[in-house]
Amino acid sequence: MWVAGGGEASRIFGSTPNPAREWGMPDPKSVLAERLQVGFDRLEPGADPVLRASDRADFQANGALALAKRLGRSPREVAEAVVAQVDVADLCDLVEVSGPGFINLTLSAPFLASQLSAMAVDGRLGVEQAVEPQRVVVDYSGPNVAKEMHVGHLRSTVIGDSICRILDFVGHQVIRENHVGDWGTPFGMLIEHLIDLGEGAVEELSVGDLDAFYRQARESFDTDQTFRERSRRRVVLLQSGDEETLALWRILVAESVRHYDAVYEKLGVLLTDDDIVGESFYNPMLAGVVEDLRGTGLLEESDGAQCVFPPGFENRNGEPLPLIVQKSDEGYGYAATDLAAVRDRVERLGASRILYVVGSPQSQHLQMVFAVAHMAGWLPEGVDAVHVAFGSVLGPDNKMFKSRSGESVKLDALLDEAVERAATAMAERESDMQAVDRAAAARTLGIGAVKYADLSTERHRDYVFDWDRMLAFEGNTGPYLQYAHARIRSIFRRGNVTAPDPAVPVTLVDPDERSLVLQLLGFGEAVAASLQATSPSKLSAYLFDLASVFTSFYENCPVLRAPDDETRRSRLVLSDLSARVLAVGLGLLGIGAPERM
RNA sequence: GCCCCAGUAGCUCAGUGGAUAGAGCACCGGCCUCCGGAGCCGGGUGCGCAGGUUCAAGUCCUGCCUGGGGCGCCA
Repeated sequence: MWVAGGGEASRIFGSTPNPAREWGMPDPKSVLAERLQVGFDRLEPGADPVLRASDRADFQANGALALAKRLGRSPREVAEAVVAQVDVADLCDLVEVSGPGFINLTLSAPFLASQLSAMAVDGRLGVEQAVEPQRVVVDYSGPNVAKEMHVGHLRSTVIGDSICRILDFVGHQVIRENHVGDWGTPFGMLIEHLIDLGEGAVEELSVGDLDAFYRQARESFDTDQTFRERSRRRVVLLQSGDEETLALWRILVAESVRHYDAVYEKLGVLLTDDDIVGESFYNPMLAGVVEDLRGTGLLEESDGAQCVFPPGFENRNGEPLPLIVQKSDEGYGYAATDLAAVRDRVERLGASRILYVVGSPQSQHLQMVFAVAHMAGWLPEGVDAVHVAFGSVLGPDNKMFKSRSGESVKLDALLDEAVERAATAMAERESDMQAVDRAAAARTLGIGAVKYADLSTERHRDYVFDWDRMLAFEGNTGPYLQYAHARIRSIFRRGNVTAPDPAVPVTLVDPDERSLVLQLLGFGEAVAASLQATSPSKLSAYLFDLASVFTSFYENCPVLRAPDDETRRSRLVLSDLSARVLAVGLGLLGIGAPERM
């Protein structure tokens, strides 16, 4: 299959007229918006056409209603005036003022066909590059050393991964940061426990039961006073950079990282060791954070702790709420680390945007960190710090998802179960696939199902984890989209045809062909909307719609047995493009699209 | 007590201030000798409550109700 960037496309297809050049980007909505803007500008410069998808036509412009009020004219009159000023004869079959003053626009088949060709020829499938690429730091996943990743890490990891992929695709420079919990008071107890276990402990750790190790350390800490005292001293040694202690600490970190890597690989996310910028990284900067805050006069002592009181935050008694940067025992809290991280990301990394893909419970903490960073001048105007918050994963009982024994569900085991269940579901139907291919497809399906269930729900909401629903082959699920993709691919395989030259003109006669084209052309807008809202669920919804629209098309418009060659080629182009959009779109969600399943 | 998030169909969820609020699942009824039936077409109920802003409110504002979460030295 031919794939290339837009530049190469115009070189290769330079001999044929390139419609994209004539009308700008493939997305018909932006072309229309540009034209309408001219008409609105005549009546009031800068007036918003308020162009929306419509159920009465392809698009409707609602801007006349708002404008009428300001101009003191009737809405219909304004709409008529706009229509009179606008030339869309080359784009639309029908432009009519309707109801109180809506402008309904129905696109012409030649325009749609032409835009579709431009999209099909474009390696980016009509998705626009960012006009001003930004350097974006994305903080996500954030597991803890010496603890296994559990279902609580799922959303951050999966949503963050998708956001990174979308940002990158649109042309931003993405810096992934995995803010792992690799520092702090628990390490005294963990290191002492490691010492107690002796040499064999490393063996035991590498077997993978990190949680048991943590639990044992915790138990000693809670029940053994000597151990507790040793742990306290060990923390001091760690903080002061004692080499022997650091060596033990590194063992814990290394084993934990091996564990993350295994989970990330299973999950199929972009994170690697290179993306780990743990809390320990900021340790050397913490004293400077406190000093500089003191220098700006923001620091206040309260109950022995060094605090900043950002305005607008109160505790339960209506008193100012502190962000504690240095505790009364002179240790640094996570607020200090978070402030150091903001500073580092702005000053060293040159971020113009920092996304925190972190659960909503930390909302207030992050707002306070942002506020203090602003006050200290570490978060200057022009740099956005955004909390990309998400809700919790709930179990079938609508409460926090826990295993039967009440523990958090281990991510590794959960992913294995997903693959097993996918394999079982696949086994229930016939397949001529080889066992190895089936196993690979089961992995893609199972993991994709888990990720899609997470990504397709609006991220602020809690969502209910339900195996049967997420693995269903019907409805808004990962497997359904993967199936839609595989079925399209099978057209080419069974028909023994290759995808036609994307420049082959399409003919739009059947309403289902038209609907499909309109849907395909909305891909760029869907990606943009997803990015705008930092919400992969928008893209998920688009892909589900696409799969549904394609299914209707496929039902009513024979492809391989089309009535004539021209129609056949045209429908092959539509099918191929649909599959490409599904594959690329799923790819942006971090989900694979198997050729067959 | 204060703050944040959520509340839309029986269930799970969409819904960028615009016309008659949509999908999927489940349920019922049709269709198709079907290029992968994991299909297509049809069938009906709903914006937590009460005010307000607006030409127009599921969407914005205020109050209340319900659920979840957070609220000084854990991260």
